[in-house]
Amino acid sequence: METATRLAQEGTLLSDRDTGVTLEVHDAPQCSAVNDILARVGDKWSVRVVMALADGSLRFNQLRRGIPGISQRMLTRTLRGLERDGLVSRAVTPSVPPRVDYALTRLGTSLCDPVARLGNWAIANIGQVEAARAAFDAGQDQTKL
Amino acid sequence: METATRLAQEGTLLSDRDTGVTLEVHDAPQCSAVNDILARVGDKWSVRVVMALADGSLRFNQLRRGIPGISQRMLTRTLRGLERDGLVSRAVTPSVPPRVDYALTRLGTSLCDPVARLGNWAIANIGQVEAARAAFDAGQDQTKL
DNA sequence: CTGCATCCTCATGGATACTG
DNA sequence: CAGTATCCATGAGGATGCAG
Repeated sequence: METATRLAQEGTLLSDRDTGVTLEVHDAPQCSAVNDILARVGDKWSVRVVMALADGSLRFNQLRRGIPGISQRMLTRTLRGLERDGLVSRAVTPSVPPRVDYALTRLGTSLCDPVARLGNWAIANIGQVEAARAAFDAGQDQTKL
Repeated sequence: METATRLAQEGTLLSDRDTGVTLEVHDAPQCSAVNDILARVGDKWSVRVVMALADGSLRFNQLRRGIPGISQRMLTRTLRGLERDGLVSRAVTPSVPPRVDYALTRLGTSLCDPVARLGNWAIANIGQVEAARAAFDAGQDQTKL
């Protein structure tokens, strides 16, 4: 009933009553696109792999050694995913032993920029985030004291 | 431990025979920072919540209606996480019924920029990604007919 | 060297019911 | 209205073994 009168300041936002219809500021297709990319980039290893390949193509085990902690399975799966999305190319040299080179595609390279910006933000603000976490956790504990 | 791993890995690379590829290793603290932020931003709902709050503060159920598909549980959990990380502030008005307003903090607002850039990349390139996926999947299905 | 298959564990997240 | 608690399905991800 009282609803969001203060939200009217945004203008483009709702002026709802109890209709339940609220902000549609974000287009649905855009949201799913962002979510889609985020699902790829947000998993545990994709960004590491992309960043490792930013300096040039690498072979499977070079990549593996270059990304401490990744398992063989996960490296394979991550590379497949990136390849499927057109971000990484895979070049097989049918020799013995076989040689497979991975490299960023043009699309993959173009992804590096926004990801790097996010990375820079992370590096610049991780301190504040960790401080906030510590403060929050301390505040939670105080309820018990 | 990671340092030892890095040194061992670099040594291995140097003794690698025909690669001459210099693997530029990224600093461990930076990597974990990026990974850390990515874990927060990369989950299913955090970005949506942040983007919904980018236009101004919202109450719980406004947020809920503004983010189609999110469950009450997930909205609560996501907001707690964002609050803990200092990205979102929570203001309780002890009335009947209770009123809780969520808003981006300064830190949260600053995150909007890099995230928006990533979002723009997603919107601009989702077509290429989906095309690559279709092509990849088509190639996988081809069992020599 | 590259990479698939299998097994197993655990975190994520959805549905539902209940509380203040 | 805002939030918690519980149950449950799914899948991410690690360890290991095998194959081309």
